[in-house]
Amino acid sequence: MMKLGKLTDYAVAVMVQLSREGSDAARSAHQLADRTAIPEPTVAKVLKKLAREGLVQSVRGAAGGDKLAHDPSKLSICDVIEALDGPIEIVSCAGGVADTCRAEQKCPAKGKWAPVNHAVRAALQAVTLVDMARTPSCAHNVLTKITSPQEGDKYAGHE
Amino acid sequence: MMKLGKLTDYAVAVMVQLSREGSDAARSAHQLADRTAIPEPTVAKVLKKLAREGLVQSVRGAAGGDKLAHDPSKLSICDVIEALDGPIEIVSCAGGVADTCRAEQKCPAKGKWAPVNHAVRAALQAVTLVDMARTPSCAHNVLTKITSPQEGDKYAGHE
DNA sequence: ATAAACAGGACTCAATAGGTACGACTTAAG
DNA sequence: CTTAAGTCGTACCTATTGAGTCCTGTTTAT
Repeated sequence: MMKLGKLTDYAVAVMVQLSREGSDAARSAHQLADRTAIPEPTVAKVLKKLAREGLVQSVRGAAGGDKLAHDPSKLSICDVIEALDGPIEIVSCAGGVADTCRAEQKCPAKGKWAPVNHAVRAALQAVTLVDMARTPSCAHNVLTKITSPQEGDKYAGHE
Repeated sequence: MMKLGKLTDYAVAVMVQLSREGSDAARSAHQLADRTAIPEPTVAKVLKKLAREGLVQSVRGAAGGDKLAHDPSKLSICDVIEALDGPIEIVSCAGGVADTCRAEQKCPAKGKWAPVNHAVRAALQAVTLVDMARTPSCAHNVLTKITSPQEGDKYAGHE
């Protein structure tokens, strides 16, 4: 179903929220949950994973919380996604290393997925957190940014 | 985790195999299972779905089977993927219509996913079945085709 | 008439994601 | 120095989804 998990979606939302609030002070999970309308325990869980991957910096103790560890303009949503879901692999065989696929020997698509996988990653890496943090009306900016001209006519007829 | 199901992977493999064998005669599920090393019942299941979606044409009765319904050069892997998994939506909110997301009102990423989703689809639609059917050594052709130049420097530093 | 092959459905099993609760630690305030 | 508030970290449980199999019915060539 080509879908990333809800937790990953939440993670992006939290990161975007942190980008908006500024990274000077640490924000508590409670506060972020209130701002994003995501269940608080879930926010906490997401923050833990983000902290372990080094995307946010956690401050313990009273008045603690989490803040961005890096410049949001240098963080792509791909980074966030991979922090939670692991490396992006649209099929198991895309990595090319460990083909657990039982059909590996005769697979007609053998070795063909890697470039496709690469292209998907590229699309995700072209979007930064600040892109996502912009006001909704500016969404078309992102569209023109990540859509290559040569493919314009290709998907036009399909939807 | 951003991965498409095994059945979808199998479907692409079967379609690629059909592309190679030529669409003149119908191939049985048994035959295709043998050629691709995919379990026969699974191949049959995949073919049913593909037939219902109009991607393959089934011929009933003895000496029957399935054959491609369209020109493989006009079929993208996106078509195959969407036939099995439904429309590509990397997040539930991407469609924009029915936001079942409980955080919809305050979601910081509200409305930002659609263009990303679009870009991913574009990447998948740029690859046809004949691209996948080529010999492995020609894989780089696909790479240069679906990777837009302007993003080259962006993901270079990330991996 | 018989055998081969698809159509359609229901069913079981397994894996994974989602969500929750509890314990340990750190810091600020009194 | 003591107390208390608030957080991180770990572990566990539940629900959902997908993978895979099987069965019965229908169609068609031999």
